[in-house]
Amino acid sequence: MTTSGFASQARFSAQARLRALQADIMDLILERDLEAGDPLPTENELALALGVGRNTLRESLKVLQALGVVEIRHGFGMFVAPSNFDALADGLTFRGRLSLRHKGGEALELVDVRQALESGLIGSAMDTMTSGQLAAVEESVIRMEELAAAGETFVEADSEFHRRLFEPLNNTLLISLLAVFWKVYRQIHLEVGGGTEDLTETAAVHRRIYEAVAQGDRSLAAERLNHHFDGIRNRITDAINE
Amino acid sequence: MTTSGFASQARFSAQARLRALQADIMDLILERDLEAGDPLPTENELALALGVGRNTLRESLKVLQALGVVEIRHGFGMFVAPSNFDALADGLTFRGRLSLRHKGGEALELVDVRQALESGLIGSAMDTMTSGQLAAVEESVIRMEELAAAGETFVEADSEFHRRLFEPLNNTLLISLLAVFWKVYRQIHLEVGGGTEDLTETAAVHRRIYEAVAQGDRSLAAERLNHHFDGIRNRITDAINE
DNA sequence: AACAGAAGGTGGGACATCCAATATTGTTTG
DNA sequence: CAAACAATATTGGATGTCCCACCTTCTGTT
Repeated sequence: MTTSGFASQARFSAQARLRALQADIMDLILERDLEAGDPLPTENELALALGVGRNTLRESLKVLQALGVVEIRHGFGMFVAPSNFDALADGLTFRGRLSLRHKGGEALELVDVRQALESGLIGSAMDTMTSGQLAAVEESVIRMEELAAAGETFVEADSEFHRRLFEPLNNTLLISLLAVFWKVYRQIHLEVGGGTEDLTETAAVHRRIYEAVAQGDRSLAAERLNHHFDGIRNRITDAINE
Repeated sequence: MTTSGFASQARFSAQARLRALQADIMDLILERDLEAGDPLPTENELALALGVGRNTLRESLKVLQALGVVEIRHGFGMFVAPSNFDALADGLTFRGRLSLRHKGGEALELVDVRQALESGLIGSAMDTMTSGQLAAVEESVIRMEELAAAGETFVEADSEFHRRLFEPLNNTLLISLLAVFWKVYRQIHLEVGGGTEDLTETAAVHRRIYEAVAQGDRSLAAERLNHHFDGIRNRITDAINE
C-alpha cells in the first residue's frame, strides 16, 4: 500500500482519523482505477491493508455506503457503487422534521432551493426536449388526472412528472437532487399536512405547466412552476400554524 | 422503548436493518423532543435500548454523524448536531474525481447545477441585500484583487464572495449546498487543472459581478454570473482533454 | 440435462477487552 | 483563600475473536 496505513499511527482527533480512513479507501479505489461495479477487496483484506481493525474499517465502509460510494452485498462482496443519494435524503428528511417542530424554516428553505432549480432550468430543458420526452411528460399529467378523478393520491406520478421535465438536460446530479428534495418534501408533507390537498387542483396545476412547455413559452412555464411552488409553500406554512 | 428493539428480530436484508437502526435513533431524538445541541444517551445505553450490539450501533452512529444528524465528541458524549454537509462534499468529490478519469461528465453537471442556483437566485438575493452585506461582498473582491496582485491564490476569498452573495436569502440549505459544490469543484480543479488559472482575470470577473449587483441590475448580474460559470466549464473541459 | 444439496467464502453482528480524550473532583501549594 | 496541578470517573475509540446469515459455486444424484 502506498499512502495508506498511516491512519492508525496518526494522533489526530478521532473524527479526523475516521475521515482519513474513508479517504484512504476512496484513494485505493482511484489508485486501482476501479469503476462503478468493480469489486473491492474483502473486509479482512482491506483491514489488513489499511492497518486498522475490521470493526473500525466497517464503520468507515458503512459511511461510504451511505454516501453512495460503495455498495455492500451480504455474502457476496463490496463494489464501487453507482450514484446514490438516499442517505442525503434521510439526513435532510430528519432535519426537516426536526425544524418543523419549531419554526419549519428548513422545510421552506428546501422548497426555495427546489424552486430555484426547477424554474431556473426549465428553459434549458425545453430547448433540448424531444417530442417523445414531451409526450412522456403529458402521460404523467394524464395519469395524475385519472388518479385524481378516482380520488386516489398520485405520489409516484407527481414525482415522475418533475423527473421527466428535466430528463432532457441529461444531468444525473440534478435529477438526483430533485428526487431527494421531492422525497423529503413528501415525507414532511405526510408528517404534518396529511391528505388535505385538493387532488384535482394539483393535477390541473401540472397540466397548465405542461401546456406552457408544449407551447414552447419559456417564461410562462417558469411562471407557472413558480406558482406551483407558491402553493406548496402555502401548504407548509398552513401546516406549521396548525 | 416504544418502536425500537425490533431491528434485531426482523429478518430483513442487512441493508434495511442498518437503515432501520438509523431511523430508530432519529425517531428517538424526535420522540424525546431533543433539539440541536441536546445530549444523546451514551453508546452503551443506546445499544441496550435499541437491542443491538455496541459495534452495530456505532456503525449507524457514524453514518448519522456523516449525515450531520449527530455530533460525537470523544470522552464527552453525543449530541444532536447542527446542519453539516461535509460528508456530502466528500461523496460528491469522490464521484467527481471518479468521473474525471473517464469523461468528466459529473464534474460538468455539478457546475450546471451551481450555475442554475446562483444565476437563478441572485435576483432575489439582491432584493433583500443590505448595504452592509453589499460592502462585505466588495471586501471579498478587494481581498481577491490584492492576493492576485501579490501572485497568491485566493481560495478562501473566492468561496467567501459567493457565500456572502447569497447570505441575504437566509437560506442555510442553499448556503450549504453552494459550499459543497464549491468545495468539490475546488478539489477537482486542484486534481487536474493545477494552478494554470489567470488570477487577475478571475478577480476581475468577480469585480464585474459585484458592480452589477451594486448597480441593482438583476439581469446584468445574472448574465455576468453565467459568464463566470462558462469560464469554469471551459477550464474543466480543457483539463479533461489534457 | 436438471435439479438439490453441500461447501466455501463473504459480509453481519455481538462481546469482551483495552486505549484515549474529556470533564470533574480532589489535592496540593502559593 | 485561591490558583494550579493531579487523580479519577465517564465517555467514546479501537481491536480481536467468535459465531451467524447470505450468496455463489460446485457437485452429485435423479
